[in-house]
Order: sequence, then C-alpha cells, then structure tokens
Amino acid sequence: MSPRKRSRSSSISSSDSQPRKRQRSSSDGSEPDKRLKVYIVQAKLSADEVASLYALVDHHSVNESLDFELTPSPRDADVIVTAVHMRKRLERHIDWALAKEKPIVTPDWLFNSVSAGELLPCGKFAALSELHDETVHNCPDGDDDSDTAASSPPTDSLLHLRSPSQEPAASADLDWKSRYACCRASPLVCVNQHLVSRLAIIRRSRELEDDKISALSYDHAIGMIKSYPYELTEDRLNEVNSLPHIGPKMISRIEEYLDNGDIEEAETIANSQRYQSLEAFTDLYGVGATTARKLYAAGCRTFEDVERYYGVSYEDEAEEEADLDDGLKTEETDDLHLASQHNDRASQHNDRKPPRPLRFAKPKIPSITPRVALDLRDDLDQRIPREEVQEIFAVIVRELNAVRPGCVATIVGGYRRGKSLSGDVDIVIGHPNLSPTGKQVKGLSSRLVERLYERGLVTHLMYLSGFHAPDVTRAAHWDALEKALTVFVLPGGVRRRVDLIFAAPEAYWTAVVGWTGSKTFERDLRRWAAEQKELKFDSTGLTRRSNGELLVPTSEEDVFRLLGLGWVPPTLRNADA
DNA sequence: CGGCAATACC
DNA sequence: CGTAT
DNA sequence: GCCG
Repeated sequence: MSPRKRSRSSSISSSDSQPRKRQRSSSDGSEPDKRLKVYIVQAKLSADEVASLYALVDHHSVNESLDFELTPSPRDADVIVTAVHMRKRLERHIDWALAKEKPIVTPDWLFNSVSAGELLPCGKFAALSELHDETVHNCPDGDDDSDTAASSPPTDSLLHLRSPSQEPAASADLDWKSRYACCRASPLVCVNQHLVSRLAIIRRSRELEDDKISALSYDHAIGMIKSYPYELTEDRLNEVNSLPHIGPKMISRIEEYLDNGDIEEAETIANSQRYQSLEAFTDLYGVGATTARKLYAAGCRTFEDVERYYGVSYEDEAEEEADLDDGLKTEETDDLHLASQHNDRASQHNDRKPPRPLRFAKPKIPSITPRVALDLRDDLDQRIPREEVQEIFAVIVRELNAVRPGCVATIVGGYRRGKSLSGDVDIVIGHPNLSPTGKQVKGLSSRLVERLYERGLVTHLMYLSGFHAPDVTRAAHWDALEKALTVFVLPGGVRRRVDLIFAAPEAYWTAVVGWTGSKTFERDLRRWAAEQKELKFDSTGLTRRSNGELLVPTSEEDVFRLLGLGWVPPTLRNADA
C-alpha cells in the first residue's frame, strides 16, 4: 500500500480556472514523476540559511514519498520558498502573475515537511498573506502518508485534546483492545492523560527502586490506557477491566482514581524526598537507578551533594559556564569514567600518558565523565523546541552532505511522534532506497562527527560505535548500524544531546521504525514479531527466526506489512506516558 | 510457573 | 554490572 | 504485575 498522493483536492479544485493544480509539471513525461521542484528565492536569506535549504532540497530526503529537487526557474517550480513577505520585494524575483499560480511558502514549510516526512499544507506557511489563498490552493500537499490507517478520522493526533465522544481508532485494523501497543493507536496525549500521569509516577518509582518487572506492568497498563478511546468513567470500568494488562491491582488503582481524582500512592511518592532525589540524580547522563540509590544511600539529596560527592574540582562557581574550554582541546580527557562505579573519585591527577602508538594525531573529542555530566546538566535537562530540532537537523544535513553527498536523513524519536518538546534529537542517516549503489555509509559516522567537532558543533562524544566486525553469525552484513551519541551545540546555543544513527541501505527503514519509538511501542513490536510471527525485529533488521533470512523492507509501511501489522503513523506510537 | 525487547559498551 | 539506546 |  505504498502511499501515493490521493488528491483529496477533488472538492477544492472547483475553481477550474487555475491550471494544473497538484500536477507536478508533467513536463518530463514518463511516469507521475513525484519529484517536487523547488525554487528558492535567496533574497533575505543568510548564506547559511540558503545552504541549509539547498542541502535539504538538493539531497531531497526522507521517504520515497518526499522527494525534492531544485529548479533554476520559478516558472517550472512546484513550490517557491522565500523569506520575503512583501509583494514589491517578491516581484523583483518573480513575476506577479506567475506568483499567483504557485504556492509561495516560507522556509519553514520545507523544514517542517522534511521533518514530518510528508508535504504539509501550505496554509500556515504562506510567505505572503496576500497570496495565502492561492498558496493554499496550489499547495502540493495532501498526498500520501498517514492515509493507510489514518485516513477516515482526522487522525492527526497532536491536537487531540478533544472531546470524549468520537470514533475509536477507526483506523484500519488498529485495535485498541490488542495486547500489543504496536497494534493500537496511541496519541501523544490521550483522553485519560491525567490518570496516565499518576500511573507514570508509580511506574517510575518502581523503576527507581529496582522493581523492573512491576514497572513493566505499569508500562503495559499505561499503554492500554493511552490507546483507550473513551474517557474513563464508572460505567466504563467493566470494559476497562477486561482489557489486557489491566489486572486486579490496576483496576483498584483506577477505581481509586475515579473516586478521589487521584491515587494516594502516587501522591506520596511524588512528594517524597527519596523519589525526588533519585529522579533528579538520574538526570545526569550515566547515572541510572542503581547509582542514584547509591548516591542517596551515601547521603546525597541534591545536586550540590552529588557535586561534592564527585569532588568539586571546581575552583568556584564564579566562572560560570560560557565554557569555551572545549574550543579545541587536543587532549584526551582521561578517565575516571561513567558513574557506574560508586565511590571512585579521589583518583584525581590522572596524568595523561601516550596510551598507544596511535598514529592518529586527531584531536580527541571529549567524552563524558561524572564531572562532565555534572557540567552538562544545566543544558541537557532543558527540553528542545521543535523549531530548534529542525535547525539542528538542517545544520547536520548540510554538514553531512559536505562529507558524503547523496545521503538522506530523517528526524526520528519523540520529535517524529509529534512532541512539541524533545529531550534529544535523533537522526537516522542513510540511503532510503536499497539502490545497488547504496554504498559507503560505513565509516561515515566518524567522519561526520570529526567534521562537526572541528566546527565546534559537537562538543562531546558520549559514544561512537566502532567499526567492529559484528557477527560471525550471519556474515555478509557489515555493521547494519553505526551510532554516534553526541552533545551538539549551535553557535551560542544550549548544548543538546544529538544521536546520529547511520544505517546501511538494507537497515534504513527498520532503523527509522526502531528509532521512532516510543519505548513501549518498540518493545511490543519485538514481542509481536517473536510471539506472533516467528520473526526477529530490531532496528538493525527483520529476520525470519527459522532460517535467519533477512527481510529487507523498502519503506516504512513495508516494515509494518512484513510484520503483518496495520500501519500506525508515527504520531500514534506514543504508547508511553 | 516462566517470561517479560534487544544490544552495545563500560 | 549498570547505563543507554 | 499480568499473561499464557
């Protein structure tokens, strides 16, 4: 069911006067030619912005259904991108009569479309309000994606803080009663979101207290509620009670919630010093539940305590950040590694010794140490607005193409699921088509990271997957995935966690699905594959359990198809709280 | 009652 | 073993 | 904490 544009324009195109609407210039005969021609008006755009836009368009990107190409002439453009907002100004570049026949949008339309993986409606991005209507009318949007399962109902989650009454996940074969999150539609915010948030506290507490299994049960229950399409009330209790993963304990909590509007244990936990401290400690990269408990047991309650615990080599706090410290330190931060260990501080003076006759005189990118994690905390605990995610993406795409032209990239993670704020930025890089020439993506990881570091865009490397020879089990497949977990920073910006995932051509689509999440959705995808289909699924690929045959999807929809699942749009994969 | 996602480093 | 994805 |  490859998504092709289903021009839902039928009703709109009433004003026939307009020439071909979404008819991509049928100029070059052959097939429908899905490449969308983009003309960029450079006026009023900085060199960098132009570069970003060109990188985005030039190397098109994302799925098969989203393919751009630059056109030198506005006349045969399908869409015109400009930062100009006034008629007079635009007329210097484009004939007014022509302008009225084209969608004239702001760069944001491009960024958003690329990020969304689909052509978005132009309305909100009309560059000239004066041409808003024409722009909307001529907009190339409306095509593909999301249709498969999410056609009938508005489906566009995201803004579904809506009323109770409404259709269940009428989407195709999605079933909110399924015991697998990957068979259900889970919006970002559900109708029973408050209850979910309460259960999430208990879940988190279980996790922090090392009761993983109980936490898992809450994950499942929360997932069920996230996709339950009705507002929970007394009269729905029976129905809810019969749902998978909702057992005696869960029902009693739900009943308590319906009676009192809250769950006592959740409140108690949330107000406890222990919970708050443990929760805070785990904000530190490298500090998990176990270490957090140790810190707490050692008497720590606040970050100040933790700093002290790890030895505040800090001269004082007067210096503040503004750390240009990492300008280009060609040194190697010696270890005293990740928090995992308990009391390992002391060992201060690590003299750096030339480790090995490493001929690579490359500057070494700082890695994380408890000290660094502490320093990064103020930045990393800030969430990232969508606009910035797009900016970061654009910059990375630009650099990526400087390193290896022809690559494509797509933002995955929470951003792709529609979150307005993200904890980090996840980007899958690769070649979407299993083209025979889908060559060298390998080693790309280190080269891109090097470049980003040289340019001061990457300040730390939490982890860089090596070029190991992974399996002997099923040779012929060099690392399907390479990863670079970094700390990235735009000039003058806040440092952000950015994960770069480099996928081999055969692994591209499973990587996209695997990194879009949510966590529970992913777990259930694996469970479903194993329990129902005798398949093994993970972000590096899909294989047949019996013969180990590697199944290579040709699109994201194909991944679901191969798994025998109905299509679930990214924005409906929010199975977690 | 066993199982609960799956891997890669540290 | 713990942490991260 | 719930399922098969």
